[in-house]
Amino acid sequence: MKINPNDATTDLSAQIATAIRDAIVSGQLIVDERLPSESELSDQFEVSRSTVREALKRLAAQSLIRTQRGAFGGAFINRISFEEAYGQQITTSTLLLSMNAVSFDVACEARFAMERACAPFAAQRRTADHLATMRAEIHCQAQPGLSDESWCASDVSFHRALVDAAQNPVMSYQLAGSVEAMQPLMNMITFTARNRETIIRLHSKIANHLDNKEAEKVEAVLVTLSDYTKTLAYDVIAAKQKQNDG
Amino acid sequence: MKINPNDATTDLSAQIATAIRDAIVSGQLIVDERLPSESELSDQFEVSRSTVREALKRLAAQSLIRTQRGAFGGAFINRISFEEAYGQQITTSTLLLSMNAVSFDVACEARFAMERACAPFAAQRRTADHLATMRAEIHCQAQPGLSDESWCASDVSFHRALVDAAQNPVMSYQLAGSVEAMQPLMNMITFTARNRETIIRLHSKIANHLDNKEAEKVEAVLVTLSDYTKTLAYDVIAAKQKQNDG
DNA sequence: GACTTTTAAATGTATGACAAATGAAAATTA
DNA sequence: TAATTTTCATTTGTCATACATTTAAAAGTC
Repeated sequence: MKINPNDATTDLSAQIATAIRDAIVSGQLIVDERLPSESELSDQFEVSRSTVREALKRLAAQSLIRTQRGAFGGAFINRISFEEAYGQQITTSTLLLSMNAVSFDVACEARFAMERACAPFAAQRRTADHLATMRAEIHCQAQPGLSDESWCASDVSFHRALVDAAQNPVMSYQLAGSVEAMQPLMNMITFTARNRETIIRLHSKIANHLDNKEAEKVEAVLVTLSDYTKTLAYDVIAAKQKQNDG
Repeated sequence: MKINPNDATTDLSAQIATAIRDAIVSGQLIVDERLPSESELSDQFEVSRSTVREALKRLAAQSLIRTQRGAFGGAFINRISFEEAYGQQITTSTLLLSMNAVSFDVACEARFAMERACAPFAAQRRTADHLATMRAEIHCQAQPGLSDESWCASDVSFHRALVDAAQNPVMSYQLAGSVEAMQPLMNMITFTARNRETIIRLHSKIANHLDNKEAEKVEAVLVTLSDYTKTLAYDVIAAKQKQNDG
């Protein structure tokens, strides 16, 4: 692991973080291995302890290391779990959508397309637990007087259950961003009682088809749901436009 | 933005980073807005400048802020681009796969399922550029004496072109991890000349079907390719097993 | 007016000190 | 001896201060 102290264009702490990150990704440093102490690292890289610390904090922010205080403590290579990765994925996806003015259509298209890709596996592997979760959420969604926020949260839970039913952690991870990051966008849409009824009907169909292991029918409903969601968004945006003009 | 200095369980720098991150995600801090200087922040949070700096480095590691030196410099909220996010996505995905002993089948299934989800849009929106890229990669793959590494790199480029042809940046982002993180796993498989021929034939079919905007046929080939890849992996693993036993 | 120099402000780095946590080892006790 | 307590060295977390470096605005110069 080497850095270039003469490279004035990059911070030393960034260079050190990159060097260690590369060592982790390439497998030179393995899970639960202990890095040298901050003092030792500052000797090795010939920088101050502050600089080393800033580098380590960068790595900690990416869940690449964890630190422990006390004797025999130090920085350890962290086994990054799917659970941990979800959070980062959701944060990044949320910001990508909000900061890059991604249109509702584009986000919606991506979400339902990838969810549809889960359908065949979900139909094949769903357990009673998955179905129970989905039906519980449908029941929750049918409650009158449910706030828009709670409705959306339940909607997210329903779709997460669908994705999780595919029992492929890689797909669950990839989709975590798509599904959860959409929530703020979905909140834009005010769900009238009428809209909710329609969506609940579609959710019920999905649960039933999944119960019967009919993948194609699940996919078909997802397409309908996608189209309907886009229509809703279109109407809301049009109404706002009209309001602005008038 | 507040922190709890009495919470002994969490580092102050982590608390501060979280406070600022939440402000960014919730939209209280907007793109290109300048954070207070490190001195001002250390006054506000009543911590030392070092602690503030460690918090800022955490945020910088997630591309949430960028810093600029000099007068009128400082830390600015960064507009995180899809490009930037790709890199993080690939790093995280790679580590998720390697550290969690994700089986080849699971990774492969996720990759091709999501790629298949792109097919309808790719067939509809592919440009001459996309087709040209794909055909160039096919030509590259047909070169005799191509190293396994180069072959895999070309394979990744081909599939990235397919995903990009869908012209949905959200899907491209989500899939970046799946496709690129698979490369080390794919490298496990030694591609004989015979194998390459088969894959090139399938790649050519994909390009042709995409040219003709025949989405269903593209999907069918992807399924074939997925199955074939899994078979190859299975054989390689079986051969290694046999080698170990004998 | 165009160019150069100065200057103030900000981040980057270094050093030293102390606090707090922690687990091993040593000392103590039953 | 076995269990418990205390000591202690190590390591991270935090703070304070100093100086280097960068940068763009402001002042000065031709």
